[in-house]
Amino acid sequence: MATRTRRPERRQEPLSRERIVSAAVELLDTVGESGLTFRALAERLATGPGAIYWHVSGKTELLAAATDAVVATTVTEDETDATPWNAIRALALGVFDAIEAHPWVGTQLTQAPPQSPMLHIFERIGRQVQALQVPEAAQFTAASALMSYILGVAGQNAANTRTLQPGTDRTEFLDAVATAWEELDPDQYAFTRSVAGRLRKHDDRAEFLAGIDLILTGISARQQPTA
Amino acid sequence: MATRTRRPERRQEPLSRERIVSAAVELLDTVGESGLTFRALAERLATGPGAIYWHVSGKTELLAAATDAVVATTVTEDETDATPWNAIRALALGVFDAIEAHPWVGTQLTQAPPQSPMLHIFERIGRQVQALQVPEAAQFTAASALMSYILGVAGQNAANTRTLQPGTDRTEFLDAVATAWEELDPDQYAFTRSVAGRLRKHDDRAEFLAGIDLILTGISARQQPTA
DNA sequence: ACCTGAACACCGTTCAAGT
DNA sequence: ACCTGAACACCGTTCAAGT
Repeated sequence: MATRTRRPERRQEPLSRERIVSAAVELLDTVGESGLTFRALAERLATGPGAIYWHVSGKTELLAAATDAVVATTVTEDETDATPWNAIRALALGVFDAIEAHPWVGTQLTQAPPQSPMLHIFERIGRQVQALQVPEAAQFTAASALMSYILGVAGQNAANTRTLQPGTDRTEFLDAVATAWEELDPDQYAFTRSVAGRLRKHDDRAEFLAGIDLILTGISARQQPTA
Repeated sequence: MATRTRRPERRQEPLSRERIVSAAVELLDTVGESGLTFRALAERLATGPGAIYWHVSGKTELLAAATDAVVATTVTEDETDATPWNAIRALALGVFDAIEAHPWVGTQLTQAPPQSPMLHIFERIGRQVQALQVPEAAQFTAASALMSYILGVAGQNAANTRTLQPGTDRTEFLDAVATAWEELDPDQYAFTRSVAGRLRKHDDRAEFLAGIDLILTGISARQQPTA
């Protein structure tokens, strides 16, 4: 009985919600949405699939928690000296960049009920809308429109990344789309063909911001009508 | 040998891509996204699951085809006498209504690559943007922003419907959300609390259109700067 | 209280075999 | 050419049994 077999070194810390969620994020980032499996996750945590259920109610909650974790690190403090316009741009860009780094977050945000992570962003957009002196009756519409736009771009970006072969890069992909557009029927797709070239020198971030600016212009114009 | 058993009457028409897709739409509408199963679909078509694969390459294609089928019926002809603003509103409302009638279409549109059904809508929005006299360099941004906004609302609507218990209705749901918002921490969620009441007398369609108008205002304001 | 891992019910997809 | 349905590989989730 002298030589008791030592425990495998692997089993360092006990399981915890925190460890599970961070392992899930890792899995999602490296193997993609389809790679997050209770079996794969259990293996990575050196345990059985059932163990995870003691800390997390199921896959839905796990995905929500992973999304929360990523969005939380992205949403930093407000720069108090920024103008409302720039604060909103910074907020929107934060979400945009988080999704570019973790495409599965885009899928998740557009599908999850508007609760949890996006509510915090809605609040901060709303405060800046107030700072823009938007009349109270129009504040909700303004903040909602900005949110919907951000989520729309988020979803499309995530979809694009999902379509993308892991090998090919962004510009190659845009080039392929542009070529496909240029080969469309000239009668049915006159407009699409006319803007196809623009795709080739396309900057996702800049385009996203231009859309934000468009909405902000609309919000401001409402207060001081042109005509 | 006189009494040969007759074939069951069920087996009317032969299988076809068309019949498969329309059965899939029916299943999605009645039982929801999780109800669309190759086994369930096969049973409804009085055949085995394998038969479907002869007409359709897999589930991804099946979902895309089902989405195409629904969107195609929604996109009617342009009313040629409408102003560009109204034409864009009508276009956007068409997508909005299709998703309200078939929530799974919202999920699908926001996740599918921007190809197929939305490309047609993009084209038609683009033509109206041209009709608005938007300078060529700004047309792509304008049409893209409108599309992203529409897809964003589509996704949120689909997510809300998915969250909704099949029993409860829309106003009950909004009331519950409003109550939840009003119970948030006043320091952290001052803005969200201040707009919660507005949710109670909230009209999804009107709010959606208000967002479209905001973007259109932004697009127009760019041409005749206020200052 | 927390972990283990076999077992259950259910997927999408394939494929040899039929007509 | 088109259909059949058993079989395969793989899920999420449960649960009796362990510590």
